[in-house]
Amino acid sequence: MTKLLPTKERIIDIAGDIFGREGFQSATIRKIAEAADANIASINYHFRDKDGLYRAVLEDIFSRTFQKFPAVPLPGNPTDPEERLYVFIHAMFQRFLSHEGWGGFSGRGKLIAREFLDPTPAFEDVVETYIKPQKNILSSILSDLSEGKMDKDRMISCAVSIIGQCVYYAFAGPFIQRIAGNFNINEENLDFLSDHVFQFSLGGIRKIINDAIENNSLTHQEKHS
Amino acid sequence: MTKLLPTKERIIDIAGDIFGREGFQSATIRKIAEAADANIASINYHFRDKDGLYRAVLEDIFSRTFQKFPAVPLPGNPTDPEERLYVFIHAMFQRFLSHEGWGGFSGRGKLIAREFLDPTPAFEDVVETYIKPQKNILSSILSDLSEGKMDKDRMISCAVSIIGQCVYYAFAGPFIQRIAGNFNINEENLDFLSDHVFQFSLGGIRKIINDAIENNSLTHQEKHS
DNA sequence: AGATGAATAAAACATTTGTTTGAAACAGTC
DNA sequence: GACTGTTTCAAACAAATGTTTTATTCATCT
Repeated sequence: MTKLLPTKERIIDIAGDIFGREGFQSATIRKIAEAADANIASINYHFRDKDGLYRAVLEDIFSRTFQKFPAVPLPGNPTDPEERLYVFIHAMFQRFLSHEGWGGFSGRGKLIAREFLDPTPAFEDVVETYIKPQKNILSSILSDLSEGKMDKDRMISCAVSIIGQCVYYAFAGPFIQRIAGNFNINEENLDFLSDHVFQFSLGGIRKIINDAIENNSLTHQEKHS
Repeated sequence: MTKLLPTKERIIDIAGDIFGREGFQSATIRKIAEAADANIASINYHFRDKDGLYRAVLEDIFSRTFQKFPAVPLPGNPTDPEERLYVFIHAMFQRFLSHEGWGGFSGRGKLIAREFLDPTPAFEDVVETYIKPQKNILSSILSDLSEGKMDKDRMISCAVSIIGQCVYYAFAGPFIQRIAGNFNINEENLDFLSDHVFQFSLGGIRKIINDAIENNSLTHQEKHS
């Protein structure tokens, strides 16, 4: 058997798959070593221990994907807030679904989904470096869109609503398919999904803004009581 | 030490907590047995094996919560589709966040989140019994709202957008707090969250319908190219 | 060619963990 | 009060899994 990559990189590569599919606990270093065609001890040699390997995998996943689909807007990107919102959503789906990104749920995506549930110490660093900048970008877009007509809580709520859609589409793919029959969520309809989430969110944001203008304190029940 | 419940129920109760917090693998039967003040062997005695215990816990969680917050609309519930949408969303948040439901992310909610990632055979039954009816209810609401002006794919997309928001709010609670500072997601602001998701989604749905009417085939890029 | 340090290999080690066993305690019945 | 079936308990068992050890191979430089 030919080994195209040096052992260390081969291990990181395979480990990403296996950690993703099976989770940290179930992914034994023996499985990883065998799949990477490497010796068990070489994992400890290169990464100190299983935790060290996982840390390396996580860092690798984020650094590569955010290099490919950067968080910082490129020069020449649109300045119109609506356009920027579309670009933001589209980039998010690219990272989640595209082959060059996390390859959807069945690939690395699952590993990241797990980090949402049980963040490891390694994920803390990732949040600071890669995810928090995203939050600032979205905040500025929403701020421009609302022109000061939304309070902070509503703005956060809208941000969560937008992110929530993307994340759910990306992570609950197999589940959605199980419930909704032939509704495919993968790289091929990345554009359709981006477009839907964009239009849906735009409608939602506008409604929240309008409601805030005409009546910014009453809840649904109060209005109908 | 006094034991308020018989051993079997005490084990199910505690096991829900521990499975939720630590996941199936990390939740050892020794931890569970100790926390439930029961012998290790009694778990195997009552539930055959660890899988059997997990199955019992899952069934218990869903049956109790859906009995408390049923999926089937009660007689006397509103017939107006917008009102029905609000009720649907509110019930979902109740199940997710309320103490009598899954108690939010830190409680049983996490266990269910895990099932989205790695469905166990036991979850298949739960999907059929408890979750699929939900899908039919939401479908009928969206169908009434759109009055035949949305195709099937758009309707599913809207459904996913709505569910996605609720699920993300419920499951990513700690994560959101980490990113967005003091934005609390728990039982106390259940009404605020329901109201936001309702308004946001209503705006989104209306926009999707309008777009579908005036131009039901072009994507965002095509429209702007 | 020889020396040096990095990388790999096979085996052994120490723990953890799900499960089983056989005896003891308990509850209800005749 | 003896009998029977159920439940609990402590201990043992067997398999798995992360880690370490020791030896060997490989590459690089002098």
